[in-house]
Amino acid sequence: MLKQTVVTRFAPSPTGFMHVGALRTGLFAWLVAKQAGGTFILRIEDTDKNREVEGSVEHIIQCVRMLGLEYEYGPDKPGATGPYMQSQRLEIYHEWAKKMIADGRAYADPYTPEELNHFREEAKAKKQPFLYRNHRPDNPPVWDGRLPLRFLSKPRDYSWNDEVMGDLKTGEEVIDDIVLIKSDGYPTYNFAHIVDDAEMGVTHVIRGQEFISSTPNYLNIYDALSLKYPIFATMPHIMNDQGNKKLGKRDGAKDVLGYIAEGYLPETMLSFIATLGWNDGTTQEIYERADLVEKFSLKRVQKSGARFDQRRLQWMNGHFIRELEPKELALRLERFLSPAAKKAEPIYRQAVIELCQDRLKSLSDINTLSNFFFEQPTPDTSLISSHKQLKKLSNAELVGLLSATHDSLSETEWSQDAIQSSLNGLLETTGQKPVILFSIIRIAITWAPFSPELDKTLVLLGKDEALARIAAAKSVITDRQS
RNA sequence: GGCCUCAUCGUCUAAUGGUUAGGACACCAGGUUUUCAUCCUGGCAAUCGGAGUUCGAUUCUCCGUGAGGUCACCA
Repeated sequence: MLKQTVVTRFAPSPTGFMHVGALRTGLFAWLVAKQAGGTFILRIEDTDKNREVEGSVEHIIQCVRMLGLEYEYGPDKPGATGPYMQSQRLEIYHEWAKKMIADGRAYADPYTPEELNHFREEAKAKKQPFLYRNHRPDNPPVWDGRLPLRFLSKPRDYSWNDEVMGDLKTGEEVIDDIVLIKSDGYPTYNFAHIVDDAEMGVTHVIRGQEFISSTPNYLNIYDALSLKYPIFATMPHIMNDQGNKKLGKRDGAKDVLGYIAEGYLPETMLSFIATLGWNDGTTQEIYERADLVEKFSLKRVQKSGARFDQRRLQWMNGHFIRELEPKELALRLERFLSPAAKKAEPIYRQAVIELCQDRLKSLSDINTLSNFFFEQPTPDTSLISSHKQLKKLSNAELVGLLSATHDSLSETEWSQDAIQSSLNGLLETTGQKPVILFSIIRIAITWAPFSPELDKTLVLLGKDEALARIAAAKSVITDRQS
């Protein structure tokens, strides 16, 4: 007996939005394939023309590549079991459908949508679930491709194993005559994915929780086609912040590209998404891709849904940013820099970037953190009036502190050590607490809510510029209304 | 309403038929003689409820409760 190769697939539909939960399913499918040395397929499930959004396929591919989930076969990577766009496989589905008709396991649905709706309303009124098979037509017409084609189910109970959920079972009451081919000629997901998985040799079907209740119907179809069941793995949903429903666009959820555009690193997204509902049983919190391939296991995927926690994402992003080599950081930051920063001397710019590295939670933070290095800051005296220590001081006192600072720094050699001791000397001559003296200097220099260390900032900014800013700040404060 | 699934700190989670129920994020306090951040130390904080099995249950069973999913010519 040959050892069966693992084949997994990620099968999103091109509806324009790559949800993190969907992508996580893709990631896990990729991991299962990679750790077994198997094959990973990207298959586009575009059987619903109405919901299709232009450009989605490219978007999906970008998202998948962004996380480094390379696939062996996909819409742009032809293979023997392709094509990998369902809309290009219509003849295949029709062949299978004809075989099912010949076997007496599929029939044309003669009802109008109105009639169907009526049945559905009836069931609802009786507070019963709707089952089409209660209305099976006695003599269905010959299927000419213009009517929906339905599966002739053989209701029975099922129990099956799910790699994540464990043993599952249902009674025969959930089995129904589901639609195989729609009246527009396209197959339903329900039919297409079974055909494709069989043709493509998919061994592990990894998908979201919403499919768990239709799985017995799929099992009934596998049986009708005498197909071997694949291994099932059902992923719990990722919930919104309140934890009360599936995460969606309305909760401010962005697709992965959106997060990356905001300055989250791909490696952050990978590690974050992977640990949303999975861990390896150790106290490890951060995973690189290679770690995941080595340590991932479907068996350790959580059964319950996890909430998407932005704060944890931020923390993790800060962690990955701090791990970046300075040169690499500069490269990643390029897209986010202001025009002024881009025009600056490369060596100066690099020094500023390195000074800011520890403080970045997101790449896009670079501007608020460093703009004052590249252009004149706009004075914002609310930084003083909202400062819990500084707001107690009068304008005269603040100006006095800045004057003393100006005097002392003008006579200081411009090195970090000299500036440091000059500043320390000021503590004694002014008799002020460090938090007051250094906060007002910092604000005068940067006019920013936060900024890198004061001594290093001064060194980098240069003596003339630093003194000029202190002088300018004095007149701003003099004019300020308390 | 039927059916299915799930349930440990606020959040993500670990653990076992016997532990002071562990870690991380967040939060709070202190330190690194300046902000913010990093880093370090400490703190707060959880087994949904009720029965049963057991010497012992967070863990096993049952019943509740709560939450999610599903009952489409959507996936």
